[in-house]
Amino acid sequence: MGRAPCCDEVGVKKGPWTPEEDKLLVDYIQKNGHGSWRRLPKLAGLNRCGKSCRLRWTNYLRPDIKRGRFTEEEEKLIIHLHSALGNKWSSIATRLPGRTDNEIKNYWNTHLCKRLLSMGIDPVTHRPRADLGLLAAGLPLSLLAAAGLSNQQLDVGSALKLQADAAQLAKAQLAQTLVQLLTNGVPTTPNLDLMSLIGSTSSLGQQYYQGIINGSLGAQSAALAASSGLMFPDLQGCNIPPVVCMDGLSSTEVHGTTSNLSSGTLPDESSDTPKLVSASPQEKPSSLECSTSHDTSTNSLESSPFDGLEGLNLEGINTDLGWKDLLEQFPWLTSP
DNA sequence: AAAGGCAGCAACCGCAGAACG
DNA sequence: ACGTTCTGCGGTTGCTGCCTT
Repeated sequence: MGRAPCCDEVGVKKGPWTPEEDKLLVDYIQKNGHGSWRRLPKLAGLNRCGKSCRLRWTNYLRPDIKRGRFTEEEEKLIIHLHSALGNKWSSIATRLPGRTDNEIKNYWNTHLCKRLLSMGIDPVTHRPRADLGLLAAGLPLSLLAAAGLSNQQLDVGSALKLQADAAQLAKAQLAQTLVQLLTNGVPTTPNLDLMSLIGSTSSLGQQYYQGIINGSLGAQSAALAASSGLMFPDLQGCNIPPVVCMDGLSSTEVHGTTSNLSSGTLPDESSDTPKLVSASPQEKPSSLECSTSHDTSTNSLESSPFDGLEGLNLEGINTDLGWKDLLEQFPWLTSP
């Protein structure tokens, strides 16, 4: 059971690798293969532990490693995969040829995680952040102002803005949750998230919800979005990616939910990406500047809360199993 | 020009499970 | 069946270079 003692060895070099060490390692592996990592350093003439050699090879020296910046497609794929797999960096890496788990992990922690946070998305759950969406949306202004959120002092104006943002985020979360119901199938137990969410959203959000229930998604959602000033995505014709089915399996258990999607394909990059519900529409955050250019291909990350819409065609749902049917079949969805 | 702060990333650490004797 | 070794993985650290003051 015990730990490998290789890194406890005294006298082995640590720290950055020199070009000479790299050459020794590459030459040896190209001639002999790595074989036992434990024995490799001695055989290759390196004063390193085997673990260090393996890491250097797999993360840097391997000939099939793709170097350079992550492409937009890779970024989207990482976000999708992370939403389905969590911090399973090695699993994610197997779906990004030439990228290592370490590289993806670093990129996530240094870039993508911050970007999602700046967009008001929880990088763990990939949903609008609950601290804003569920707490602030339901709290009276006076409380928000008096308490300050996250140890920040808020004046009433800030609290007002925060509450407005929170309501929007909550509505976005509601829409996403509804989409997830369609994507993942209906759970056999009441969806507490959804119920609390419905309770926390404004009447407009509930109207939107009812609109979804009562009729076609596109027209009514657009009307509500227009009336609310929100950019709710037009769900019609959107494709929801098989987030939980990236491994090509159907009905894969992920995060406690089950997907019945059979498609194992990745999101169609050419399909229209739904627009994001901005956390603060009135002031375009500077943190998003990198993705607000006129290049429409760069808006994908802005759309992350609804990136999940890219892979599933909802048209059939409107005709075969509509929201009405869904809600009639599962009344707890609407009753508190 | 120098100092301090910050971001990015290579490398290390330690755990867990597989493989092996 | 059991103990030891090896490998893989995720989390974390710390070095380096760039940017700001």
